[in-house]
Amino acid sequence: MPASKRDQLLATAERLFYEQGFHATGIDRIVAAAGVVRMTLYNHFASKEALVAAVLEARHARFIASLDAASAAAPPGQATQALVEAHGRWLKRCSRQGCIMVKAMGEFAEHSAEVHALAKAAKRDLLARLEAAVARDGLDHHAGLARRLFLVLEGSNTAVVLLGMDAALADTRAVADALLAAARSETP
Amino acid sequence: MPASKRDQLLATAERLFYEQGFHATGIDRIVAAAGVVRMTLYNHFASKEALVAAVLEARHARFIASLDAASAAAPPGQATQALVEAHGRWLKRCSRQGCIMVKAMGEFAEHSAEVHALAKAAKRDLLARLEAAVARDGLDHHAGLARRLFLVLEGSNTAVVLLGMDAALADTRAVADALLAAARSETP
DNA sequence: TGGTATATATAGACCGATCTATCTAGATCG
DNA sequence: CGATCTAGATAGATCGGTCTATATATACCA
Repeated sequence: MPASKRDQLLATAERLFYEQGFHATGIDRIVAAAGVVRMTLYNHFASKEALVAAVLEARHARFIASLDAASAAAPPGQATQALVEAHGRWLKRCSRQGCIMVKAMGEFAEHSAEVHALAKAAKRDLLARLEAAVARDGLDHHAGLARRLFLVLEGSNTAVVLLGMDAALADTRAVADALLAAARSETP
Repeated sequence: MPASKRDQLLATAERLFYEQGFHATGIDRIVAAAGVVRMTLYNHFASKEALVAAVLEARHARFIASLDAASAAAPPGQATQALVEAHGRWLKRCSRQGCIMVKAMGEFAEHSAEVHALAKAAKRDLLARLEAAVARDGLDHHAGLARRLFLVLEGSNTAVVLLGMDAALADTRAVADALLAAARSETP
């Protein structure tokens, strides 16, 4: 069965927004690429801003689901590493040109409080996952470890573009491992 | 003496591009905010794209100058830390809402090869500075250290927005220190 | 000192293209 | 029947960019 028009619009808009930018991508290009007429878009989404929000929400839901699956399947004491690995797989599969939430925050900071808040909330969700994993691994005595890992994962978003996928992922893993090793050796 | 019209335009455009985004900021708003007439802009810059490029070049020159000053003034063996600190001061002074080069790469990846290459070159300049400092500090036996520090500094660009300035800078310093300590302890 | 070239800025009309968004009327299909 | 989609016209605003004509200031030279 073919995807619904709404899903076609979401997928197409996500791709175009991600590759070309939000403001630089017009409604007409989205509907043309989705093989749909303009009114169909406005039938499903109240405005371009609402479409942007829906795109970000759907993408973030997929991202969080893959993180949660990875950390749930992780052996005891390795939830944090599993998150780092899952983040790397996400970059490889869906995010080779930088983080779409970062792009959205840059373009909508003074343009749409809703979109900006949504992107920020997505980042807070990632941080919360790291905090939960660190706690589950018994490392939460080391205050700020989750925040530091978060910083590293954010760095890897950009590093992918500038160092290439493989080098960026290897460096990310190396830095994360160093932080984890230091945290583990502090309170054995 | 007042700044030249060209400098007023550069400063105003930099602020608006950074705060509002590149595509979302129209020529009319820039000239109005700069207190200048439209033709004055096109007298100094061939196009909006050329203005964007000039803004990025000027900003990057200031950034690199402050990095080079810091690393030149650093005591022997501490050039790398000096770079990390200088990067932090730059964030505090000029980059509280994310890195303008990252934003430019996001908006111009498929829109202007010139702007995209310029932003990418700026990042490579930072990486080159880190590599030089690591070598000067006698740590270049540790392959990839500069790249890992680069990844951390990229992370701090985004972390500033999401964790706040002080927490982000403290975390950045902590991660960088951990990497440097590990590198130093490997080959004493 | 007076006069003039040159460069720079102003004011504002103007262009075609594109933008988001709306409306109506007909087609398709469960 | 009712919901969804198509087709296409339309709206008004804004976009980047060009044009002409006028004004101002500085620099050079007689």
